[in-house]
Amino acid sequence: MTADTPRVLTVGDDASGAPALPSGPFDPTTDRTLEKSVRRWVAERTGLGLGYVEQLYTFGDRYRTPEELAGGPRALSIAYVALVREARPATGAAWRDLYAFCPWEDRRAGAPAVIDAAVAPALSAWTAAGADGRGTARQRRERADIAFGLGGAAWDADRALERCELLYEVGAIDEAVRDRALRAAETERGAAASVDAVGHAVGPGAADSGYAGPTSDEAAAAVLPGAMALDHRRILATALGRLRGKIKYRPVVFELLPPGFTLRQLQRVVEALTGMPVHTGNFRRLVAATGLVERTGDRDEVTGGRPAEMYRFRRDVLRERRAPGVGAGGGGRA
Amino acid sequence: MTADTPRVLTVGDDASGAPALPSGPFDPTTDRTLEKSVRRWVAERTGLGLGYVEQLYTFGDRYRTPEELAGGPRALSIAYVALVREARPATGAAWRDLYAFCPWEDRRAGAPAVIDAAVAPALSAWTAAGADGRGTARQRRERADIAFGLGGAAWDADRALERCELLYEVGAIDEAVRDRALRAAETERGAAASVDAVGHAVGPGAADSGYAGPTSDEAAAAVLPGAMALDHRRILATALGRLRGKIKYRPVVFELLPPGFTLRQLQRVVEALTGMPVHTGNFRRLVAATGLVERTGDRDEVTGGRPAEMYRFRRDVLRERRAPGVGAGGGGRA
DNA sequence: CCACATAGGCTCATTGTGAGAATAACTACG
DNA sequence: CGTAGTTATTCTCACAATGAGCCTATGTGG
Repeated sequence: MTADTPRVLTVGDDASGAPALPSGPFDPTTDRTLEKSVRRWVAERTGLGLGYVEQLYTFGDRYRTPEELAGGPRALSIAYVALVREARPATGAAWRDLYAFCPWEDRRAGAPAVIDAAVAPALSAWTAAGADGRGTARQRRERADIAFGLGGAAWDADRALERCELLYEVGAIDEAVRDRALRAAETERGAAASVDAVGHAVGPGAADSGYAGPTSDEAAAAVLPGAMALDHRRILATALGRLRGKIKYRPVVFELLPPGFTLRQLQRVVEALTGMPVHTGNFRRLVAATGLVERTGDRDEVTGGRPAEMYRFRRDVLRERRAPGVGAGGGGRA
Repeated sequence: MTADTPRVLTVGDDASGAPALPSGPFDPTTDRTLEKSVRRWVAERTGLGLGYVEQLYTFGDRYRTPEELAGGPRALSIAYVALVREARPATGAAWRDLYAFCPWEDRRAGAPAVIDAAVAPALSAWTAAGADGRGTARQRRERADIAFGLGGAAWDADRALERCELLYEVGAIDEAVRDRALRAAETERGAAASVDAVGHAVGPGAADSGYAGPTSDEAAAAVLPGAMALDHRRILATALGRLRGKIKYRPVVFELLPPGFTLRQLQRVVEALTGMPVHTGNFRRLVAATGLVERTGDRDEVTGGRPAEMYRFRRDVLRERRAPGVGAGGGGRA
């Protein structure tokens, strides 16, 4: 977290020039648990000591890597999310604005321009392309509306993965185009026998609905940039959705704040993660009610107005009652 | 789900005589996604068609299997939870009462006897054994109270994994004893160099607190039976906790009910899964408010009293608004 | 002293939740 | 037929939680 922008640690661009999430092979001989392995690996490569670490998901779809497409081995990635305080990473790694990879997720100032400019048109085109007289168009419309809070539906911040997958399927983000090209090239070379899907796969919920990957006949008008290497944007979306859910019932935000902070800072971090504006008054009431923080007695060095009280996180709360989070109080025009 | 008892599919006892969860090797050549692989595998072995399937967790601690303890390879298990309607499994597999493996989780009729008879004493002994003048005893007491809702703390049904891990650490469940013996035997034979923990490992939240596994100097008075093969009881606890959390915000219970059901049946399933009694009036109000179900017009074949209205799950809800679950309304004497 | 900016509180209507009780529709038995 | 027993279904009521708007406090810079 830097000021108001959530950041994600990325490592040097891969062959195609896209940033990647830090990752590496798992060596079973070095660590007792997978989590310890993650901590050690990140510490060695980037010099960062991780605070909160949580297993995210294990990705194992076919053709996640170009190597496999060319006949190489299947890649399984056991992904973890971790939260760290701002720090300078080692060379080769860099903090990048999280929302640069998914601008549609940031609604702190209301629905972003990218929705009207690119997302909604792409979804509409896709919906229209599904007109087959058997209700496909209606189903597509419903799915798009729910995912993106269009047509009267409410925006659900936690559905970040669903949105990412939908945009991929629709062909509105650039890895859809990239993977289509890769797939075509490989098929031409006659390498893989049954290349039925590249990169992303059917998500939970879509179950057995026969996801087919992006198809060229439904090309979107404008394709959004921001692809990461392989399926890393999808992994990022998974992490974002998971954190947004977690923030509501576990005090994880504090991992992103310095030991002393103002309530305004806390609110900013919550807003940055959830991507939603928060009603200040209600937020303060909520935080006070949970007992998650206590005054330090210090005051913020002024930045224009009345000085703010400084607070610290009460670690005891982790042991007390069922530790609540600080996610509610969602107001705003979404 | 059979009548009021939640069941789990187990396969033939392993060498030590303990039941195991269905599992098998992952063959990367057969399926496009891990989930499809799970579905196919279960269908082939047990003849069951899975409904709801969700990736649970990837277990990768050292020494999860006796083979590794004897110098064999590290085992990684990518676990999935699935919900199916009652059905006869193929030979070799059997449905067993879920709560036979964790009786302390079933509080439908209030706190079960096993709490006072075995769990609480074991926790007290462990707490007392931590008296070192540096607050260890107090920390243990707090941890035990939170996990098991003792000493005025509220019972949190979702913390099933936390409880299972604590009981293992405390040495109150039999795989703790089993693993201790295994470990001792191996160490004696001088096989493994640094056998620091067998079976379970530190869970999320305990982070780097230096979990050390069960130690013989803190042997519990009574050891609870019900171990599954390897760390499968732990995996089961993970699944239970996950489902209990999910039930609150996704309509997953319906996977366990026949197409037509009464509200009482629905309530029973929810109670069975959450392990908590539910206030009937409030439950009905909640279910009605969510619009998850609709009347079929039929009535239940009577079983003693007034006939009940039959309902069906409204699948459209999955596409409408943010589909809520049916988990609230927890009343009862817990 | 004023305008401006940010922090911190207060109020109020509405909704949701927990708990208890009342009523309805049936069966079984005398 | 009447009454007890059993299960289903609905209502009420107090109280807590939530969403939204407004007001006050305390600083800065002219």
